[in-house]
Amino acid sequence: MTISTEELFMDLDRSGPIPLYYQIARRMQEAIERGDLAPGSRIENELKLAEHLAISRPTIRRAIQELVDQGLLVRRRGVGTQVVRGRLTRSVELTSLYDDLSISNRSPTTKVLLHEEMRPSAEILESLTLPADATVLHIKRLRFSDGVPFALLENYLPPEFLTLTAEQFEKHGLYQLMRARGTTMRVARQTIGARVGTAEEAQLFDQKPGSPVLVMSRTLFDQSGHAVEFGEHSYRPDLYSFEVTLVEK
Amino acid sequence: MTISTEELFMDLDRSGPIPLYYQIARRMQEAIERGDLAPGSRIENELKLAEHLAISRPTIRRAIQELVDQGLLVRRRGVGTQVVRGRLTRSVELTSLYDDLSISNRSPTTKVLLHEEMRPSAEILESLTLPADATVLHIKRLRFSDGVPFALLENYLPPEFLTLTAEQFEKHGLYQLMRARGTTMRVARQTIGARVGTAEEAQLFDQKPGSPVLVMSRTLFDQSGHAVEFGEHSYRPDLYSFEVTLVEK
DNA sequence: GTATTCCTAATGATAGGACAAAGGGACATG
DNA sequence: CATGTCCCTTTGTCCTATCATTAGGAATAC
Repeated sequence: MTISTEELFMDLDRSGPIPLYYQIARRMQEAIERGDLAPGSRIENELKLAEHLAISRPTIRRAIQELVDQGLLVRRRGVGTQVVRGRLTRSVELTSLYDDLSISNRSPTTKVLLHEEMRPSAEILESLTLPADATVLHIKRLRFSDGVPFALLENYLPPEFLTLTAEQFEKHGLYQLMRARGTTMRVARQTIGARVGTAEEAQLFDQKPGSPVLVMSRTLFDQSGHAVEFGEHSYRPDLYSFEVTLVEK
Repeated sequence: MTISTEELFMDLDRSGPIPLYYQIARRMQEAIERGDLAPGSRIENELKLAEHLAISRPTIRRAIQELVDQGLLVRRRGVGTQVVRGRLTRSVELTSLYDDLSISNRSPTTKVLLHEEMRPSAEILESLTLPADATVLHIKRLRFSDGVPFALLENYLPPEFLTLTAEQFEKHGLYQLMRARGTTMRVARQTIGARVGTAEEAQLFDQKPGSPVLVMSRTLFDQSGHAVEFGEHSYRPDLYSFEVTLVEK
């Protein structure tokens, strides 16, 4: 029943900057994804795990909690902790589309269709919590995967990003540029829906007029709670979809 | 700068079954939603909060973490914890559509279009991790909000739910029925996309043929990691959308 | 035999302490 | 005046410890 975990968790780096609970969580995650921890199998109980790894129970609990939050493990009081049975899917995280594609070796490219300063609408002002006389950067980009256009990205950025150039947006993802300027993203609120594509979208996506598009609008907040992006994106639905993992608390 | 928190957190129930951290988290959430904790304001530091509430730091930390996970607060080491600036939106949680609508007083009704035992396709068998000779319950429901049809719900349930009747599905949501039978939902994996609606969908949703639909497919797992539902849902996109809150770890 | 009660094993909640790391401002120094 | 250094504040990590609650099986009573 209980699988051997001894070898898997040796060589924890206790001096480096990476937290112990994080090191353990990553190793368990890899073990599950490799199949070393079979779906449905129970993992050792928390006290024994703590003893074997020579760490405290709160630390191993925190590591386990990470994987529970990812939907890889399920805990039951009085019983134990089990690996969820079922295929693995990577869930939506706070990474950009560009990062996602780069990771899966899809060679994303970007064409900037519009790059202007503007006085935004009241709705966008409110989303970004800016004063009424503020100027924002308005950009519109077409994103390609292996040369095929599949996403139209329209974004509004607060004044501190006015200096970003069209050339930079051709070469880098928005989040890369934000990170490079010291902005740390923390929270994003997204709404996902669908509608009939506009004439522009149909033409750009090489689809018939009246074809559906998947749409997502997002407000992104940085580490101090300020809104740093408002975006309205549309996707060719046969080439893109969202994955979400939900965990009951 | 720092707001008064004293009055807000009196009368904690230390003997009842509701955890302290949860009571505190709820009160802070209500305070934020009421506006008593203004967007952008810093809350008291953890040590002082713990002292004022006469609880330990781990407990107040856990309460704060709840709200960070909900995207209501942001923490920064060396600085403090702040309320996120920006409108509030309720995020997707592991509740059913029926529950969502009930809560918002929308009087959902359901019409069962199909209710049959069947031998599922290989894809569904794999999603539910069932043996090849298993029989499942296949249901197809049309969901109305205030009399307007807006969602077509097709579900496949493992053998233990074969006894659920069409009448039950007319009166109750799927998750209500599952809960009543002792099943506790824990993890759901969803894919959200869009496509052209089928002829059936166009007719049921009272839309023109070729209109777009928002689609969601979901596999749901219970507390022991078993798959207990596979569903493919489609929604009238002008009447329904998904909200997601993402938090950087 | 069946139902109830009890026990055990496991996770859940809470406490309290110690030290580390990072942000930001004050201060000193070039 | 600009730049670097130190220090204080605050959250991050990790520890030990204790009791509560639950699930499930074992033992018991009827």
